[in-house]
Amino acid sequence: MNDRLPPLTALRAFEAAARHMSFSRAAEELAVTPAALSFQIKSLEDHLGAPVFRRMNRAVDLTEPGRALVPGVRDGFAALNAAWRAARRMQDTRTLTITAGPAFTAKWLAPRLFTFAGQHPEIEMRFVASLRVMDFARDDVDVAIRYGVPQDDDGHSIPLLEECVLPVMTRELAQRFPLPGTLPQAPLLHDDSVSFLTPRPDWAAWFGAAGVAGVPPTGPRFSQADHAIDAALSGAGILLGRTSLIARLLNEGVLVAPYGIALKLPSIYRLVCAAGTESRPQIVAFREWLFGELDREPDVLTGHTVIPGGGPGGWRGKRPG
Amino acid sequence: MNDRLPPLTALRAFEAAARHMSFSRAAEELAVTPAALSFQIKSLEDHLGAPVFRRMNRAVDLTEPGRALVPGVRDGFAALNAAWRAARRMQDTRTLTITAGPAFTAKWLAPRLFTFAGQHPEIEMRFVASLRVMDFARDDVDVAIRYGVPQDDDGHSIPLLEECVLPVMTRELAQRFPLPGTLPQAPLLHDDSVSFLTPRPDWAAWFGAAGVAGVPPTGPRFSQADHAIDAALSGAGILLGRTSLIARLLNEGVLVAPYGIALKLPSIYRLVCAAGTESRPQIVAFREWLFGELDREPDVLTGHTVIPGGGPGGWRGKRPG
DNA sequence: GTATCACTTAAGAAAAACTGATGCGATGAA
DNA sequence: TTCATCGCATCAGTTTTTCTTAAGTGATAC
Repeated sequence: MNDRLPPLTALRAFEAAARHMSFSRAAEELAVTPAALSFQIKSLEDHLGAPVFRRMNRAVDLTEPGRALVPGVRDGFAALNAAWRAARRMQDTRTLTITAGPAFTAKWLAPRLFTFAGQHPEIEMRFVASLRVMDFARDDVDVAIRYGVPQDDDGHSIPLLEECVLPVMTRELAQRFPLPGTLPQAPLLHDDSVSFLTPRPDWAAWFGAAGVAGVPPTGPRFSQADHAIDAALSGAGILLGRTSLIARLLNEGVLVAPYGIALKLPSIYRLVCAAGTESRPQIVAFREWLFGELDREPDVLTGHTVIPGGGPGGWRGKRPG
Repeated sequence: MNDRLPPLTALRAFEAAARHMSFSRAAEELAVTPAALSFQIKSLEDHLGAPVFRRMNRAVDLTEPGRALVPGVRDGFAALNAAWRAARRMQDTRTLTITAGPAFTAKWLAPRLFTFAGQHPEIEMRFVASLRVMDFARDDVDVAIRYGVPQDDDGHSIPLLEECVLPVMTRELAQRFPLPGTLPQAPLLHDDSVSFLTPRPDWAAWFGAAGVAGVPPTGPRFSQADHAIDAALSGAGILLGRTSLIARLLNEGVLVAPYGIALKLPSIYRLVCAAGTESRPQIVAFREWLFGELDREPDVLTGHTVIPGGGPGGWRGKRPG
């Protein structure tokens, strides 16, 4: 059996016709006359040896071979289109599409953006706030900031910063609850955004590491870290906050971390871009700006006890003697 | 930016050239002259606005846009090719490609095949013995026999038969070990092919369900069930065998199952085919033949106590009083 | 019963893809 | 060094494909 592909224009015509379920609309999309499209479908059917459409009076319907053809052809052209867009994007040095988690976008990127815009007015930035794993070839994204254990990447990956959690709060709350031992009576905020990690960096883990007795009381739970931080900023309670997201707020003094004990999380932030795109000008600019911002930010953990955890046993703090 | 695809012949030429890293070999593959291929690549580069190949003296090398283009274009044409082959296969009513696990192929399908060949001499069968999950659109397979919990299928799925395990052996061994209580002294064969199930249907589970005391001794372990069955057939030991694979041997009396206690596994065998292919003649023929064979086979578990297990607690048998 | 809609068909025109000859620069053997 | 060879580029002419225009079919809607 001759399994070489039929004329590719015929396949493309079929893809459009199957998507619209109409020859004329497909012809319109491809900017040809309906006659041309009809001819293309005919050509495809000649090559296949069977009809792919059943011609009804006012409509068309896929035959079984047609139905067998649709998914693969759709995927195939989707892949070609994505590859082409990716190659075109390589030409474009003026826009930069960044994806990061919603919390990192809101609490880290957004407040610092104006410095990047000032340094690189020629670069137009776009943001895709999503935790979904990105496929650079498919999702029209140039760089991704991702949190996790380094794993198989199809692209180029650079470690950015580590993550710790520690209790943070407004100054007012810090005065009411000056010592870790008073926390069981305090309003606690729960950030569930890192609850997928094992062991969970939650209040129970911190209490255990800090040697505070008593079961942590329940309190408001937030699925997204930026919302939990907003709650903490409003004075709603004490948050076991992620240092990456609150470093700026701590350095500005809007929030304080009075207890001096932090838990280090096992994963790190990384900057990822597609292989071969490391030297595109806007990616270079973004990478260097990122490192500059990270270097500029004073370390909020100076003077804190950082408990490296994340092993199977969780965090083990020194119990107060 | 105009992101419409370039001429598809140019993309195909690029795919071949990138695969061979040579224009002339790509031209040979596509059965055109090198001049034509050179022109196609040039056309692609005009559309993209940048070179995709760097012309070296005796060789070509991909540029960065070229590298960005390669994976998607390769995947795209692979998908189109697979779809086309699948559509062509729909035309073919004379061959039937079946995939099943190695053990099912060897111990269930192979011994029964001649009846199918007798009933349908016009159908040529091909076998792909693999446990890998199949993609009908990609793997040139018509039907799959799979063992597992019913899950998301892109195709059409029909339950075939359930699976139990029970101790089987040659007649000679059955005389030496007539009672379950004598098993701890017997040579035991271990079939690891179902050890991925939870709870594991192993000797420990069966001993527990049958109320036999004593830790099961170690013995030969087989990663594939058919090899374990071959060992049992040779009298090498007593096997906790899968009923689907040994029903024929039990009914023929080559093996015996003297103890009357079987564990039912949680998953079932299913017959799967791609959606829309259910009525292809060779698939109908195979399906009906399968059900006929299953109906013809006498139930080997008549008179046995079948312990439905597979819950979180495993199997719980009645302990002898 | 006529208008309309969606696809088909046919013939000529336009566009594309291809061929074969020729050219170029680098490699590698003599 | 010299020269043959290899792999790609280029060009003009030709073949093939693809498209358009225009006329046609049959079923549905009004």
